[in-house]
Amino acid sequence: MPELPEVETIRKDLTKLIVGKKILDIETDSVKQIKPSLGVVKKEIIGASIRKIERRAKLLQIFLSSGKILVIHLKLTGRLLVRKKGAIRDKWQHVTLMLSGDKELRFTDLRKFGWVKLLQDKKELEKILAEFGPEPLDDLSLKEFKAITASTSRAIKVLLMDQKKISGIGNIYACDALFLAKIHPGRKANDLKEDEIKKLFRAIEKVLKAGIKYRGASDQYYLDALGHKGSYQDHFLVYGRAGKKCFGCEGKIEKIRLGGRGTYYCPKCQKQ
DNA sequence: AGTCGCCTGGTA
DNA sequence: TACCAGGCGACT
Repeated sequence: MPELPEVETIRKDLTKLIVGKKILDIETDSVKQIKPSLGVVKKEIIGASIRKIERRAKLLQIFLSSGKILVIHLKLTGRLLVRKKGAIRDKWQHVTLMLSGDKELRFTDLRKFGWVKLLQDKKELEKILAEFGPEPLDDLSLKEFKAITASTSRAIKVLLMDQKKISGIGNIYACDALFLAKIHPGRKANDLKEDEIKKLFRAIEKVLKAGIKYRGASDQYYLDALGHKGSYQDHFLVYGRAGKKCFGCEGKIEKIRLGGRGTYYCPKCQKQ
């Protein structure tokens, strides 16, 4: 799913499309994805209106006029689609928020890993967000990034994807950032040299900004709030490019497994 | 650090 | 039929 650039794109879309709308009802055919329960959520959100929508890490937060907050995680295959009331049902549509102005916010999710959770107040939200590392495009300084890399001997790619250390980076942007910085994904984080850390820091910023600019990567399931694809997949540097020619040399991109995840890199440009 | 589970579907 | 999939928490 949705990594930082995809969730950020959806946040911007939803801000334009549904802020100010009133929640009229909620429906689901997948109760496990609604927390604490459909009954509680239904009782507490109906009648409230949507004040603002924010993102932190890969979490979307819908702030309601009642002070309650709906937090959504799309995991791998979740989508948030804004449709007109009565529009043909979307594939894998599992949660529907009926809104004023004849609109619906639909949460669709093939694999059903995603969830929608109602929080009582900001305090509860802060508690959850405190578990996440800094935002790479906001509050992460080079100095802090150095300290993070120095803190562990885990593979750098695994570290980049650890939401407790840095938030928002998933498999796609981790692979591409490491390629840009010419660092092998399996390198021990605390073995990286000063200039490599600096390059990686810039590379992360660059790939995430590119992801946002292209409105996300629609390699498989990702769509924005209007159901349109992003185009970062047309600019993948190494992700998903196994066997294809490297953009930096004459070699080919390889795929390995690291931390249980498919990992793409160029063995010539990114030496161990 | 690596594997499994949550789920469903696409592809080799 | 088996394996893989953008996440992540729980286990060993």
